Order: sequence, then structure tokens, then C-alpha cells
Amino acid sequence: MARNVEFDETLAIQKAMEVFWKQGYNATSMRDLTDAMQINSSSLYNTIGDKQELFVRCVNHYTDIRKKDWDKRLSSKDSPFSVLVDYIHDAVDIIINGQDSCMAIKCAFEMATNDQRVKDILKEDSDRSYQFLYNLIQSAMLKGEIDADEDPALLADYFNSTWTGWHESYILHKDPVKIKRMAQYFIKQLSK
Amino acid sequence: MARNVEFDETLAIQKAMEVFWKQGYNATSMRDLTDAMQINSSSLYNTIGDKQELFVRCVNHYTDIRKKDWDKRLSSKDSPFSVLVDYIHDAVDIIINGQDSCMAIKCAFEMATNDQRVKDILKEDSDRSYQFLYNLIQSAMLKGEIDADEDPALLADYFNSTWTGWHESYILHKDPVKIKRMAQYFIKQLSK
DNA sequence: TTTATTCTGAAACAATTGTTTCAGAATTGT
DNA sequence: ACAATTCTGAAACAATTGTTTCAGAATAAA
Repeated sequence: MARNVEFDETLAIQKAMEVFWKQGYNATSMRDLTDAMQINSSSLYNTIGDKQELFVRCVNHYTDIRKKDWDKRLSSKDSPFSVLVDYIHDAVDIIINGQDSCMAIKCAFEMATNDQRVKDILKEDSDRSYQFLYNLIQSAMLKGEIDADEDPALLADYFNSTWTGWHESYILHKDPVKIKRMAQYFIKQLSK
Repeated sequence: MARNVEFDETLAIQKAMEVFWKQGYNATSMRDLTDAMQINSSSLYNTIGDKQELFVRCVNHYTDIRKKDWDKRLSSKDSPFSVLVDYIHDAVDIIINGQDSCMAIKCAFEMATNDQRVKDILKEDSDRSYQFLYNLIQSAMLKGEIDADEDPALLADYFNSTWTGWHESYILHKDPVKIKRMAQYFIKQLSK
């Protein structure tokens, strides 16, 4: 017998996420957030909570999107190797054409050492990324698309690490060719 | 015909660097800094400048230390390949035993997109790291320690990227074995 | 010792921070 | 239409932010 919340919470989180993503946690003020979300701080504190809580929701929102993408790719009917190669090419495209680096990475370096909740979310996200790659690599090995001598666990970790570094490289050097060559080298190593 | 500065500037920068390194730029207040440096803010503003200027000095200090390490290693009389392998092992040890991730990396993700001066310093540091690796790899190739088919430019970029990712991995998973295995894999690829 | 200059310490600055308050507008089920 | 409840907007909160001020202590050269 009362009023309902006026704003779309998912949309508001999306907007907040974009601000946190671009500026980081500490450089973002509550004013920045309420401006972007187009809601009053009282509504924000009533429905979501304080700055930390909002940030956690945003990181969760970010990792949820990644999770959906992985699930979608895993359900593809193409060969595992081609799904893997497509994924790597898309990953490179995002680095080169994206507005900003991966939020999970930025966040890991800014927050994960100090905030246990954020760290746990990012660790889970990293585990999912690992599982996604491990799954594809192993399937590709069973189909003979990747040399059976390779260790899928190692390669999965290895790609995750390398991919993080590509982001840093692109921040500093803005050199698309550099990234593409490294991606090509990684793919070549898989297939021989 | 007047007074001299009372505090040791190099030592003060060192102390400030440690605070920035641990907390990042935006999470660090001027009070945090003056407390650690053990000087009054008026002295700080008189001698060094504002927060941004201090940060730039700290990043420069950090990259200077790295530069000296690279120069020292390059002047070694050991074989280039063994210098390279030693360097990789030391890099792994720093990740596993260090208090915090590499400041240059943290800084690249927090600041480099917004602050041109910081970005330029980090880019130069990254170029030096590249040159260091390129130099060693090429020398090792000439001596037949590394397969002549490899591309030293690509391998140098590749190691830099991978190494950045190792930091992220260790922040999230705190798994020394993971890092060591990846390092071993990289070295193996070099030598075969 | 004097004098000229510079550094230091403590306090203060306005602006911004994250968060709370509360009166009144809004909307639900009856 | 009613009453009960909840949401919203604007203002205010104390605390902290980066930075400045300035009187006086300190010291170099004369």
C-alpha cells in the first residue's frame, strides 16, 4: 500500500558502472554517480546502499556480462578451436577499439588488495575465464585441433595473463599492430 | 645568505613513493604523504610542489631504480641467455615475495589514461624494459642460445605483457606455483 | 654580530567528500 | 476517496580534501 521505486535499478547500476569503469573507485565522487544515474542520493542510499555497496554491485554487473558472453560462446556449434580463435580476435578488437581497459583488470590493481569483497568477485570472474578457456582448449585437443602434448591448464592461465598485459601495452603505446602480432603468435603456438 | 632545506629530499620522495605505491594516487591524501615524509605541507609545497608534481617525482624515482637494475644486468659478463633467465626468475620472486604489485603497472591502469605526464614516464619505462629484453634476446640468438627463427621484438613485447598478467594473477589467486609454471613455460619456449 | 634571506610549524582556507535528515509529494490496496 | 506507507528532492551534516598564509625560528654570508 505504498509507492514504488521510481527509477530503473538495472539502468542506474549500468550508468554508475560506466563512471566507475572510466574513473576508478577513488577518483569517483557520489555526486559523479548520482549525476550519471540521474537519481537523488537519498534514493540511492535507500535502495542500494553506500558507495562501497554500489561499487560491488557495479563490479558484479560487469562480471555478469562477461559470464553471459562465455556461456554463449561455449554453446556454439562451431569447432572449439574456431570458437577460441574467434574469442581471441574479439578480445583484441575490444582492446583496440574499446573506450577503456577491462574494468576487472583496472579494478584488480586498484582495489583487490584492499577490498576483500571485490577481490572475491574478481577471483570468481577469473576462475570462470579460466574454465572457459580450459574447456575450449581441452575440447580442441580431443578433436586433434590442438597438439595433445600441451597442458590446457597452463595455456588457459597463460592466455589470461598475456591478455592482461595487452591492455597495459595498449594504454601506453596505443599500437594495434603490437597487440595483433602477439595474438597471432599465441594462436600459432596453439595450432602447431 | 640564508637557511638551507632541512630534510633529505631523496629520502622524502622515497617515503612518499611507498605510500603512493601501496594506496594509489587517488586514495592517498596529502596528510598521508606529509606524515610519511615527516615534513610540513608548507615545506613540501615550497620545495617540491603540489600533489601531482610529487607523484610525478615518485614515479620517476621508481622507474629510475628499474633503469639502474637493467643497466647493471646488461653489463654482466655472463651469457645473455643466463642473464635473461636470472632476470625472469628474479621477476617471479618479486611477484611472489613482494609486498605489492609493480607500481608502474598499477599506475598505468589508474593514471595513464588521464595524466599525460605520467603516461609519458611509464611509456619510456616500458620502452627501456623492451630494449633490455630485446638486447638480451638478440645477443642470445647470435650466440646460438635461442633459436634464430624467433623474433626478438615479438618475444620482448610478449614477455612484458605476460609479466604484467602474472601480477594480476597473483593478486587474485596468490598461487606461486601458477606463476612459476608460466615462467618455466616461457623459458622453455625460448630455448627450444 | 649583524643582516638578509629562507625555511618551518601551526593554523586556517574554501571546496569537496560521503552520508543523513525530513517535509512533502506520490502511489498503493482498501 | 481514503489512509497507510514509501519514495523523492533539496538542504544540511561533519569530516576530510588539497592548498595557502604568515609569524617567527634558523642560518648563510658580510
